[in-house]
Amino acid sequence: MIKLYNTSSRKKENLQPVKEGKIGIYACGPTVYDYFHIGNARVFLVFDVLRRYLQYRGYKVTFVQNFTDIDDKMIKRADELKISVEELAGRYIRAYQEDAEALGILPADYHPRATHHIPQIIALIEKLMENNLAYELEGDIYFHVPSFPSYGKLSHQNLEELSLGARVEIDERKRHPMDFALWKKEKPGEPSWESPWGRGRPGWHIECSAMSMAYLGETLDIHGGGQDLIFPHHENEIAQSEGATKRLFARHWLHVGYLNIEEEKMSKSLGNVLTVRELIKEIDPMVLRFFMLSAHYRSPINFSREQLMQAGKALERLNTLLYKLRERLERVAEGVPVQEEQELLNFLTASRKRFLEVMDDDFNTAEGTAVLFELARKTNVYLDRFPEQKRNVLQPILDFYNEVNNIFGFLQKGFEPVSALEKEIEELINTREKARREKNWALADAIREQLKERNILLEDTPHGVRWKIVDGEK
RNA sequence: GGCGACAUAGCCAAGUGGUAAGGCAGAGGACUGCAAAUCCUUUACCCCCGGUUCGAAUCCGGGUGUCGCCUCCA
Repeated sequence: MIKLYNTSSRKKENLQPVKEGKIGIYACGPTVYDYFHIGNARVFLVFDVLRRYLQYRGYKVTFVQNFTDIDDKMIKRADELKISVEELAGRYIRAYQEDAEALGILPADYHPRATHHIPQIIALIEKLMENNLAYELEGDIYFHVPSFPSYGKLSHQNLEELSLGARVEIDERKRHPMDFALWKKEKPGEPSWESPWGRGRPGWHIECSAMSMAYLGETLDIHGGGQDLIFPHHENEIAQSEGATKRLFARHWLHVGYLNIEEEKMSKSLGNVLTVRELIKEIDPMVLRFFMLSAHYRSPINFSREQLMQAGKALERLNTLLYKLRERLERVAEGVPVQEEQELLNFLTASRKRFLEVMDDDFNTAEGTAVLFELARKTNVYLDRFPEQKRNVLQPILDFYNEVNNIFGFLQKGFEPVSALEKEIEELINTREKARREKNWALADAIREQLKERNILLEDTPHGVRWKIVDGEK
């Protein structure tokens, strides 16, 4: 049984889908007014892996992640760039797709855009009006928070507490200070749509309610995003959705912890926002992916170059093993496993079981990666020390890594196709091998040094020379 | 002021009642022409003080500290 922590109950709960065998997930996606930053990336990555894992566990998953393509930020940015909001959205949706792909994030089943769902949004607001939960005010529509009694159940605060802490400027026209906009009256020069209340545009929370229910039905199995969305965004979504349907909106609320940079919150004002686009110019995106998954999704993580370097080394250790496995498999035969080999195979079975256990328990990717390292050590021992290795021992191990990699996605997939560069390297290696046979160490070392400067590392093994590209200092 | 989270080795990070996973870094060793890779060994009074328990990093109470939310934010 899979357990997930639910922000709403503050407990781990069994994952029990609304419909047997199916899971509907909605994740709050980016506002497409800029490149996404590494904090966003963490959320996308967590949901990507969650979705893959649930599929691996046999669920039919429908995963929806929206693009917010109309709001204050969009309008402001479009204005700055002197382009239309539509153009801005197109530009950064493409950027999202490129950066997400670099990080190995698979496209969601649906990436709905707010501006493409205006009718659904309007219908939802109409329903709220009917239910007496919303009111019109000079062309704006507000959700009346006091009329939704359980408001605050997600963030565990009541209305009084929230109002007390409110530092927001109070709009005296509103019936209650916490009332929030569902629909905003048109302003000159801003995008707007026809509605029963005149031209205008949706408020910030309503799109997620409308689109999630449009694709996944009235009750979602899993809904989430970054921790900072708990209040007010998700609280408001609950109010809107449950206010309209009178049904539970989401069974599991999953919130991803913050990513800080050098111990500080990432924010525009501190000027420390790091976009994925910038970062992957310097470092392997797979290292970033590994780094994010090596902590539990609910823990805050601190990003630093130092941490990333450590992650890079760790990941390299696994990739080295995979390389060795693939290489060795090219020349070993099957055979009856002896006791030590049987023990290794038993350990593999235990590893797979352990992997499922820790992942089932609130999606513990940190423990999951530890399983890979433990198996790596045992396999390395076998690879280095055991005289006659067997295909039927090595292949299942490689299969396991590939299987896990379908979920985690940070390991190297296999041998790269031979390129011109590789041919050149092979020739240099041959020259060096000849020198080594002649005990011409000076020449041999010179060639190794020369390649090293090009970030190509040679390793002499009993079975010949192996080379790999390393990151080096960039 | 209200609500909440976290505090585990030099660094990062699992572990929610039976005396501490994993990674990085360091030290020593094996292997190697030298390296690299790999393996072995080695590094923890689990923030403090009480309590519950045969037994607590793990539960309860009280401190201290860090961070977050209450305003746009992933």
